[in-house]
Amino acid sequence: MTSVEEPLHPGGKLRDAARTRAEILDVATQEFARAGYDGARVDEIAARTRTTKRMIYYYFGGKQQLFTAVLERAYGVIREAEQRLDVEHLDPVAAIRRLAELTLDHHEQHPDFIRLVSIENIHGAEHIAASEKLARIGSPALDVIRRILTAGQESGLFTADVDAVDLHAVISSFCFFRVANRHTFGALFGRDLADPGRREHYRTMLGDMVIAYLTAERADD
Amino acid sequence: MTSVEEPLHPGGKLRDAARTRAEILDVATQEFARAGYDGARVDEIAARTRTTKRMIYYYFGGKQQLFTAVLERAYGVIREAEQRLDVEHLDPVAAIRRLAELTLDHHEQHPDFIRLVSIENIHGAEHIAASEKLARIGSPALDVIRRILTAGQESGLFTADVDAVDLHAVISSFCFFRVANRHTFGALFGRDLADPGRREHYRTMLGDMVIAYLTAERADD
DNA sequence: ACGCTAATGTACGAACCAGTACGTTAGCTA
DNA sequence: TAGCTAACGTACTGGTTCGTACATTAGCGT
Repeated sequence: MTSVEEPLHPGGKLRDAARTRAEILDVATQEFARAGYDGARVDEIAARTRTTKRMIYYYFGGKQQLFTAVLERAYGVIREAEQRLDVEHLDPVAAIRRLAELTLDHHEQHPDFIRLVSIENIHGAEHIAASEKLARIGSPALDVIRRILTAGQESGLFTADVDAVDLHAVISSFCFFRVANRHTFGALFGRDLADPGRREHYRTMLGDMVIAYLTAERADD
Repeated sequence: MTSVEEPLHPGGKLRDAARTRAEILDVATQEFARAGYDGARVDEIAARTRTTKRMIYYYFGGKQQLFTAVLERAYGVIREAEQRLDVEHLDPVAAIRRLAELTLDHHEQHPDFIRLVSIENIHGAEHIAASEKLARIGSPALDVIRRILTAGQESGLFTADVDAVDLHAVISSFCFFRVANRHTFGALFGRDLADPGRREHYRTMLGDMVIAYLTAERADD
């Protein structure tokens, strides 16, 4: 992410802590996403940087902390995007549909983030647990969902008494699966879920489903 | 899976190719699921077996082929379970709901399989691609969905014109996410999606959602 | 302009780990 | 029961990989 090829020495500076640090994070993100935590090579990260391995240890301390830093930044990017969500001016139905669509688009555009989350889960979320930063940050998207849901339920538009966290899980799960399991699903069922040509199809499908669920007539009560 | 502690020498035999092979697969499944492909240690697998590392290479050829064999068996178990699906005697609505519930239960009961699939996706499904066995096997669940869907659509019960593969993806995605992302989701949102105590809740929720989608009144056409 | 420190580079070590060379034996078969 | 082969064990190696000791310099502050 944000891996813009900067001029070699912005401002004529040969040494720039911030730039070096950021460059390491960029390359490390790609390498960890490419090969997993244990598959990633610190030497490889260093080689693809304009600095050396020494600097990775200088700035981050070790491979574990580097991965934690990568996760922190990746989650930061997502949270930032979520804060730019602007759907609450819409009616609840349109707002939820829009949110689902934006989530789908966002996941498709950030496959590295999806991979990092998969990897972190393989390791029991131990890096998240080790990070004060990540333990603290909430989820703006969750707040948005909470407000839309309340509005929809109070107005009687939404009949389902879902909870915001669960709805978030439902929307995320499909968007996540589509990108995370793209390869096995494609190999086994011959359909590339994450093909951009199918994006519109799945945007509609996910929106339809979530709305159908939220607005369905209740069988009882 | 099926890691029953057999007597040391069934039938008094000291050497038993089938048993040794199966034991290696059992332990390898756990080890790969525990640590990922690169994190898994061949020595560790050997140590937790009643045989030695030499045998792993004797029977499987190498780490890559061992992982492929582990995947093949894991998918085999799933397919076998899918073949035991018996829901087509139900009406389409009940059949789909049942299928969703069984998928949810099954995923919860096989976290190792979920982890293996996550790991295989990190590696671009290269082991599936390398396996003739896996390239050949279809999905009984998909056939079941196809038939139920056709019945439901022809009878007019199902209004959505979903395709079986997409519906399978939708159902799988939630069941998969619930187990695969249990740790990060739990750490970030404080809710353990895969807690058995919440199983009933999510069974109902998933069923409600899929049925709501399939039976919703169409806005147009 | 001078010195001090943050920033950087080089070269190396020690542990680890996949894979193998070589030797041995159980147990089926004739 | 003899012998043959599939099954098994030990001990080792060569390369890899995380991490660091040591040496160096850019560039800011005064």
